[in-house]
Amino acid sequence: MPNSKPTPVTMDAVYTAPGYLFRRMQQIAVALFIEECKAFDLTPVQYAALVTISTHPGIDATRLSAVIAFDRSTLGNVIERLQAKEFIVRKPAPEDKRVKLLYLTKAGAAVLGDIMPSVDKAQARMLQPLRPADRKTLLSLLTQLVDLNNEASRVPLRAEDALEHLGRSG
Amino acid sequence: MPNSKPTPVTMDAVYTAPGYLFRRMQQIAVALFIEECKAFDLTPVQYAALVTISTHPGIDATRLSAVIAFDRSTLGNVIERLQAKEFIVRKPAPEDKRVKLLYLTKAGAAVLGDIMPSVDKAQARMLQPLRPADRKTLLSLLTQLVDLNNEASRVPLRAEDALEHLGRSG
DNA sequence: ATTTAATTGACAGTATACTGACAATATGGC
DNA sequence: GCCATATTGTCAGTATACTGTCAATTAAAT
Repeated sequence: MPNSKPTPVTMDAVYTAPGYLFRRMQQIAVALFIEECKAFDLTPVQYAALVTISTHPGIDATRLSAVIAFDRSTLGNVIERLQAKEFIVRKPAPEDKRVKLLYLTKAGAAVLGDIMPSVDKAQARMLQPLRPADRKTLLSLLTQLVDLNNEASRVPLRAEDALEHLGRSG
Repeated sequence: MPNSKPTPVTMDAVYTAPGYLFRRMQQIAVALFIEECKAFDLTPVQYAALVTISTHPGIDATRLSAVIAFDRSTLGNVIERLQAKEFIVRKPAPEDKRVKLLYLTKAGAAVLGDIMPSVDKAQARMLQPLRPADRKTLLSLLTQLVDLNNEASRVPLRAEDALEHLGRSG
């Protein structure tokens, strides 16, 4: 029986869509980060870049982009700002004239050490409203989902291991 | 015993942070939306605005911003683009010279009807990798978390009900 | 009624994101 | 060694986001 009434559009078409909910949570996450870390002149993206340069001294922009799964074009501007704040320096690679290698400055290492507790506080705050067991569940499912959808994003995450053996010859 | 070795910074400071995971999922969600809906000239934000104008004909920009929890400044540009594509029209409010009321055009209503299946497909795809029970759990926790953190975002969601009795006198 | 408050849409400035292109450089096949 | 190809950083163009400000207008206080 083709009882095909046209489905009326309701706000559920927005409110129950996972994409909408992920957008909202991302905005909430940024707001909490900025609030907790306002004493330090760092955005969430700049923080992630700084951590990665700290753990991978001498990384180049393209590899950095792969390790945190951020767009290469965007990262150019992020790097510029970190450099302007004198948290990092760029040195030309001796063996490849195209590449510029990234290193933390003393100020960059210092701000990274100082900001950590505030970052942790912000990350804790955004899950705080849930019961501890639910926090664990959500974090686990979210981690799985990001991993399983890795190839769906324009810039899939390529862990450090996957990059190492690429080296100069990948 | 103050065995205070300085904690070494690892990439876990990024990879396990919920804020980082929400950012990744948001980017994946947008990528899937754009891929599924590339036949229609609409972004996720424009889609949400269009749905809301459809269910609230004659809404103004400020209320629209509250109903979908998007920034009012940003929404100005979104509305301009929807208007340029002739999916909506703006009419001055008779009783308040500041306000411009928003309405769908025929083309806007048509594109909204046509795009729905593709939007649904994109929303389904981003949870697809999880088992059905886990999808339900994640969606439930995510919905709760967004709701419980509502006030933490700069533009908290104010549902239609909360706006109605504001009317001209809130 | 007049001063004061708040609201609305707009704008400028900064920071992500993504697309597509580009010159300089490096690598591979031959 | 030469040529096709790939990589790197950069840039222009578009689209969210947020901060702060502003003029026009409306509402509230008294």
